[in-house]
Amino acid sequence: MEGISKESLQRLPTYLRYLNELHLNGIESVSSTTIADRFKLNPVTVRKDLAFISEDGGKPKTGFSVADLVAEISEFLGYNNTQDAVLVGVGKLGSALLGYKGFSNYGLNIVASFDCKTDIQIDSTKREINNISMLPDLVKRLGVNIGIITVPAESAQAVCDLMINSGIKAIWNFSPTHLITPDNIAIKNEDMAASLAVLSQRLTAILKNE
Amino acid sequence: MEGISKESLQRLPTYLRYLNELHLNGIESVSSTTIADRFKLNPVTVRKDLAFISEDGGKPKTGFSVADLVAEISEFLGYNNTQDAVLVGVGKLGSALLGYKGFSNYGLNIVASFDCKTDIQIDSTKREINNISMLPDLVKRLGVNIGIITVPAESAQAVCDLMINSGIKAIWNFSPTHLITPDNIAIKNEDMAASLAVLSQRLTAILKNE
DNA sequence: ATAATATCGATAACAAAGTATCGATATGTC
DNA sequence: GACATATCGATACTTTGTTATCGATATTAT
Repeated sequence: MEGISKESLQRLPTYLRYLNELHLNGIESVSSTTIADRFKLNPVTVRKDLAFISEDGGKPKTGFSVADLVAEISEFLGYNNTQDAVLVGVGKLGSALLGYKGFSNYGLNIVASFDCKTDIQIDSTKREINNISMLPDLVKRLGVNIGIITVPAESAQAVCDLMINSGIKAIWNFSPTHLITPDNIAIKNEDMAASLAVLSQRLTAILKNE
Repeated sequence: MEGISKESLQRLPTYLRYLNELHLNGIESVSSTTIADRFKLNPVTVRKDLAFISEDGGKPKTGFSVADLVAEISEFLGYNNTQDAVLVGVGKLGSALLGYKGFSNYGLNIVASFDCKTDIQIDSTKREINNISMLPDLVKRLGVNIGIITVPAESAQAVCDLMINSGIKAIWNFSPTHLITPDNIAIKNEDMAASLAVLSQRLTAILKNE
């Protein structure tokens, strides 16, 4: 069987949130049509997505078992075995990510944070901030695979290189740069400018039509 | 001519950043191959992207004029005529976005911020935070088109509805929910869970190969 | 001048993702 | 029990995006 498509993969967490809601409300089954309506998708798209991760599939007339889907998507996305991560750059955005409780639901656990200035105070969570020089040792010692970069653009590539040299295998980059990485490293550039470009183009189209 | 593809559109800001660098370094022309190498793309992809926005196109042997491309991409992305936006939810993430200087480069100007608790203090920037009840009037008065949502998931849909009723036409949603919006509203859900799903799937693939 | 080469744009082939169609099958109604 | 219906999965088709190919053209070197 082929791997799941990138697009499908990105829809799964969305489905899961919705299915969890249904589950909480005691709803036991759901059809692809219902899910599709919720997210303005084509029912066939939803069925194909679910076909990848669902063991038993859906039943005619009734649809899919909500409980089964919740279990299967969670498992598929790896939400059951948590991955450790380190974060570098405890500015505003970094603090925001550190303070975000939701990551635990997504199987992500930020075990340590780093900065070059170590005198920063995180008000609420009061986690310790380590000096960046401590990163390689800690990453090696704990076998951390994921690095989150929330430093300014100027220092992002240097941090990235340091992470890779320390054994990090996946990098989630929130700085406004496209990092250069070897092929055996997973990288996700979270590009605000790209998102904004899509949004404002749609806005322009809408304004033109009115 | 057809509109630009979503994928191309998202690559343009990346190109622009790179081209600005080249420009600063006094480099006057660049080939599609060079750009492609920088971002691990196919040169043909780059040429097609640039064909959409470039008036004169590139010259054989030398490539494209850096200065021309910078001007044309900036113009195409609307970076020259700034759009006003309002932000609702001045928690950590909201403050981070409010404090981010880079948006001005992307033609985005956050003119006001709102929260239900109005006693929050933003340390550095010291902008005023308005009560959410002031939003409709301000949006109508200034004719603001863009709304940024950085509230918790529970209140996101309510904020969204309020924005739309006030005349907002484009919504940039950072809360972990997929908002329901009518078709004449531009919406961009910034879904961390989806990004993370892509990253960790690639990580898994890499770990498997080693 | 001539030749070699890097690059372009255009066209065509290919790949990936989304959508439509259709027969099969549970469920509920008459 | 027969019939209508919502839904499924499979297959085929369409659209969108990427990659390969190729002739044309500036630039540089001989």
